[in-house]
Amino acid sequence: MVIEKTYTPDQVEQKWYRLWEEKKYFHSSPNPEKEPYCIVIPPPNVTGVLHMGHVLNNTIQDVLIRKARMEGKETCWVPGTDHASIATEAKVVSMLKEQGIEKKSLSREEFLKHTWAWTHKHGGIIVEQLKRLGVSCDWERSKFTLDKDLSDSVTKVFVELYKAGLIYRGFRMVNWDPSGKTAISDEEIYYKESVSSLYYIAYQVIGSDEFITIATTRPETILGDTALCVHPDDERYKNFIGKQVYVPLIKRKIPVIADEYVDMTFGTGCLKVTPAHDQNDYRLGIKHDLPFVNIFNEDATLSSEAILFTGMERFQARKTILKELKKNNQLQKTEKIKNNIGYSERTHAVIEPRLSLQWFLKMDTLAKPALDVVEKGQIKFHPEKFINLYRHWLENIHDWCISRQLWWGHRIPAWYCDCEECKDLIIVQSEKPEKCPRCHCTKHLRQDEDVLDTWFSSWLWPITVFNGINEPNNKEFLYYYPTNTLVTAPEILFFWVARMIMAGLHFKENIPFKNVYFTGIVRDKHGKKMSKSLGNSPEPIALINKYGADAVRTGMLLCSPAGNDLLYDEALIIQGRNFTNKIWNAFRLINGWKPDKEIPFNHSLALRWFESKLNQSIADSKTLFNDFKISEALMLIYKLTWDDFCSNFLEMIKPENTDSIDEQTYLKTVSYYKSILKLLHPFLPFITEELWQYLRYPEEENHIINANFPKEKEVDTYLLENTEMFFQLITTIRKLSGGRKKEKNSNDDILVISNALKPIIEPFSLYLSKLTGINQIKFNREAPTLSAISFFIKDKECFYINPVAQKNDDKEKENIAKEIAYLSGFLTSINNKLTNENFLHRAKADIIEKELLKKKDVEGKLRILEANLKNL
RNA sequence: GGGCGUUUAGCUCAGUUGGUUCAGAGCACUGCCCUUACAAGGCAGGGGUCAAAGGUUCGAGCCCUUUAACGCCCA
Repeated sequence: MVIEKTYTPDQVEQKWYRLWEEKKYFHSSPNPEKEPYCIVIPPPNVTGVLHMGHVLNNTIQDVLIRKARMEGKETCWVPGTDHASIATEAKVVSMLKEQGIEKKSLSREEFLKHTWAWTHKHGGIIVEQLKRLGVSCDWERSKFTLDKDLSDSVTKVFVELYKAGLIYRGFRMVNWDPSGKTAISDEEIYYKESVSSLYYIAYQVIGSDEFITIATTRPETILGDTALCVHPDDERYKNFIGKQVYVPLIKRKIPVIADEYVDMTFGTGCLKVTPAHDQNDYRLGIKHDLPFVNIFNEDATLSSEAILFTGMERFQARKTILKELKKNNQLQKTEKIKNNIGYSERTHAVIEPRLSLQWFLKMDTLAKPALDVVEKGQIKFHPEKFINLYRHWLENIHDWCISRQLWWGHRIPAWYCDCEECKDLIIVQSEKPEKCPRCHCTKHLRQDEDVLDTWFSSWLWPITVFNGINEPNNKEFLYYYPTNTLVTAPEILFFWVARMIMAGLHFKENIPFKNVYFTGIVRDKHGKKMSKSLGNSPEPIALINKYGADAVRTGMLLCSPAGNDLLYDEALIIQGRNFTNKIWNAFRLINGWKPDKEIPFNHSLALRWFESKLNQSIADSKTLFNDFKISEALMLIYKLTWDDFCSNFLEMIKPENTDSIDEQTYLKTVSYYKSILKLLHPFLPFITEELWQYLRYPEEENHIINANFPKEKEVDTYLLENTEMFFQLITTIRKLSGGRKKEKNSNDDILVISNALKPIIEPFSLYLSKLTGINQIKFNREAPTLSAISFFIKDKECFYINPVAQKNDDKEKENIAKEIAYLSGFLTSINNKLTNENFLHRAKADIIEKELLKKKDVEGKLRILEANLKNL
């Protein structure tokens, strides 16, 4: 069998994924014998495609799941997708438009038919893409937020909350998306700084020739003005408070009011108040009891309440109004200013604050318990710092606007009777009422047109994936809930994580998950957030094709500490690819060896050292995993593999000029390598599975995916320390010999090692010559008579004699002088401490002890160095 | 304007309850090597006044105060 010089992932990955699926290794069912370990996926948009954020997020979940599986837990990762009402509906609307079909021309049923068709066509894409990444989701459990049981749960919960008085209907200023014709949440808006014009417009004071000038960026909204407002302390306007002015063009009479809210330094210090079309003005309107004039239709064309320009589009209306104002001499001047304009994340239309009738969920009673469980540590955030953000939000929470003016989603289970006497009646229940409970008519019943915010189904996700609302005591729910870990982005801390916690506590009196791991946002290397519109996001599948899924996973994880943003660079993936190649070649080396019983065993020391190193790494990685320091855990195992196993251990035991190796060393080496493969499997599932197949014994698990994760065993720390010293010696010699190794003259090189180090270094003699090419090692108390370069291992002086390399006295003098300077400084700092009365009185005894010891060592070293310097 | 967070090597980040002159990792960089596992590699090396100032302490990257820059959230 020929094994390629470099690892080629493509066939390997497809082959193993198919096999894992066939063998149902990802499937889980409740098993009381085993401890459950469950993760629910943050459901991606059903019509979405995989981006780098998904790659990072799902890799982390897969690492946690695969590790838990190998640790023998009943592991269940529930996948699924989200119906994403606004995003999906917007996509379908624009698709229909391309076909020449207007949404308005379709009935609700017809439109939903198109949307389902679209969903079925695109719904599978992201799932298939995730599979390429190697994620081990239990695909049989896949859920969709519009599945019947999930939809029923949403309705049930809505009715329940309404009956409990937590859901109500009311007028609110909402963020209106005129293109989607729906309200959207604050979180669905993005702001862009732009240069706008600030227009100075004069309002005539009634009963005088005087004018008051205001400044606004939105002159079209003057048609909705119901007051002017100034600061009560503003001398310029004091006289006008209580008087009335005319709204330009329409000559509506409005009052001049005073409020401390006004910023005297901005514009003219006089504010026009449009309560129906601005968040701040809305508050002023409520406070001062002003009328609300709604000048916009749903699509942001001017309504009949605007009086002028009815039906005109808002930006056109702005131009027209400015022209009119100019004609009247009421437009005094125009300035450029920078301001932030909000856009809809879904349709990219400019957001219009708008007063509308919406459904709300009261938050205050839900918020308190949700805060408690996090503050008391029942739910742990990783990293912890997000608690502050979470607390701040929950303590300043607003009621949740849960209605959306869309068709795609869960329709609100509320009915109205349109007959004269029942007009104000609201009926909320799961099923359509047969007749009106008040007038008993059947004709006038009409269901609310709106659907619920998508998050109103997502917040139940950890419950509804196990059907925990409809069948509260079913076996699956009781076994898997609460789930263990949620992996998500801090961006959705509020509108998803917090609300899931509220839902869990409210409906189940139990938290939905025990840990929340926040990943960072994937940015490009200049720090810009990746997005399709910027075109700075690589195509993950192309990367997987090019470098392999293992490489992509490793590259993404290596540089993504929890909660920190990740600056993506293809170099990261290349680092991952190089690592897979390193693993591959370590295998090639070992695989080429021929175990031979005739060869005597002499690698006991190397084996014992590596075994300790391995066990220590297992223990350390466990600690890191417990703290959710996943990228650090990967780095630890990366270094164990590359530095300790490949660079040091394999070089120590590698047979020279032959393929034959003693059997005991061979068997141990293979077993260490297999432990490393197991440690690596959660991160690099494919290559480890492939190599496992070459190396596993018949009595071992068929597939590494199910193999036992290595457990920590005894660590010989003394041996680890000694070996560190030995490696330090190796490095020093390599440096001194200028990289000369195993040259023909190497037998002339002599190493003289302090007698004090004999018990430590002597056992390594074999490896010393193997790794440096030096065969002559002497142990001595005194300096050699030949000219020699001296160096220290710990604080013991050793010598290197190399007759070939020119000894450079000047350079050595320089080096010694440097060393002396450093050590003298060190000594001074120690002496400063030891002569400080306060230090002696207040420092702990063991600290003082240490200082004394340091002093002794440094003084000894200095004596030797100074003597050396003299001898040169 | 209010709140939160960040600032450590060229880049991305570790630095646990203050206690070796504590400043560390990976990548990048430099030099030398195509040595029979791997040039997607080996060996070695350089690089930081821990944002600034002050304070607490015998002792501060770590604790406190102020300042600056950047980021996020709310208004």
